[in-house]
Amino acid sequence: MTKIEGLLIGGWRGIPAMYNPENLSNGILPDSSCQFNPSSYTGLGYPSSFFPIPAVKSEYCPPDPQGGAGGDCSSHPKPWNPFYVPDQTNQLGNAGGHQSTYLTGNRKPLKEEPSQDKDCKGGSSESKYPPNLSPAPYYAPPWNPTFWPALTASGSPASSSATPSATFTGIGVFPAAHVTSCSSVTQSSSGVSSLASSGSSSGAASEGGQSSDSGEEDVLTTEGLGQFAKALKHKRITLGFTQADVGLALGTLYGKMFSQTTICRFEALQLSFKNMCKLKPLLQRWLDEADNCENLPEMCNMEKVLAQARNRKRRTSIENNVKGTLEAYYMKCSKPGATEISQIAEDLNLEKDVVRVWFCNRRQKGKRGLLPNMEENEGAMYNVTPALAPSSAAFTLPTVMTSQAYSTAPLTVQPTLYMPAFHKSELFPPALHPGVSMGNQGN
DNA sequence: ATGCATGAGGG
DNA sequence: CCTCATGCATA
Repeated sequence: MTKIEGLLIGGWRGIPAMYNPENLSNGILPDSSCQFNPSSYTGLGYPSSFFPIPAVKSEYCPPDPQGGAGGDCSSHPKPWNPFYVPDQTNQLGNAGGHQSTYLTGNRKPLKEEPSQDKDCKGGSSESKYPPNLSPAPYYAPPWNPTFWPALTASGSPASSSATPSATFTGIGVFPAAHVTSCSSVTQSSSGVSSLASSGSSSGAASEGGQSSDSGEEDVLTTEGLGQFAKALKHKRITLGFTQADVGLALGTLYGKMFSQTTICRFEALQLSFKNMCKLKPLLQRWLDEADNCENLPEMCNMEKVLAQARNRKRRTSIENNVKGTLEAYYMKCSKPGATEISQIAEDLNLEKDVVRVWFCNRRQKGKRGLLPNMEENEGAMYNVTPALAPSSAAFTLPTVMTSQAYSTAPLTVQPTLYMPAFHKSELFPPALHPGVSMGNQGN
């Protein structure tokens, strides 16, 4: 009985009125305390194992996941913040259940087409990436998180109300739309592609080419963005705002709000270059505002926006060992076809869709430079035991022990290391180590 | 800070 | 179905 309740409340489908659309404020960060305790991981063998997967053992020692990251939350500067709006959240906890995926599959038709195999199939797991990657000349390879170059907060060009559009040099975003009014910021994710114009073709992303690089951060280069990100973070923290606050403020300023997640990723440079460029002007504006009128508490106080109380599927939490297995599959083929996905799903007792999404996200993550890419040298990094490498079967996993690949598997190589090599398009070069020093706001 | 999910846009 | 931008929920 209770279960049912739980499902209704926390579930993703039956939350009629219960679901408080204001959960938006949810992003305001409940407290983001740093109680991240990795030691709670417990991977247990999953039921059936279709493949000869020696069930990754789950007893690897709790590494220090991202240690630094969570760790440095020690200092919580919040308290003194004068503008801070305590208005936060009232999230009704999600009901009980967790862990296992919900069931029901009527979310999507999920057509069962045997579709042709895409990249990997048969034995050749060629995971060549689509030629989609335009030889984008921009962004320099090494993403050096150097300390901030002072950057007198507010890179704004003198005019506090400068139109952000003036900020970039070659971006197609906000063509002439400028931003006088809030709400026309619609993202035209397409036009942005041209932002490479100022492209710093290789190494030192620098001068845009034409009007020369007057400023030192007018140009949207990785460097410039990196500095900007730091400046932003600094300012934000100084003023005592959380990432969520900033996201809300953007909503007030532009009518387009962002979540804490996005702001966080921006600061951590974990967005694609294109995306970073798109968001920069908005945040620039915020910086300016913050500089001028030091009290923009109202901005953050912004009323919740009608949340699209659409039912969201409850987040599936994949056990670590299963994750490891998926990772292993990924190593063999980053782009499994429908059939493969089905099989993997069956084997792991996961929903086909969950598996599909996992792969999508995995690919996306891989592109962010967070992981050693594997586009062509699959698995290499993961130290797959050389002894077993069937590769004959479409998906026979080696004894990869990637249980939780991102932490501290018994591997020699830490997949979390950033490779200097990030090739193609608009992705960011290896960002900072996730757990390096990204104190949320506690920093 | 990050894992899983959604949805728009493109084939 | 994929990529990509984004966000809820969670560790």
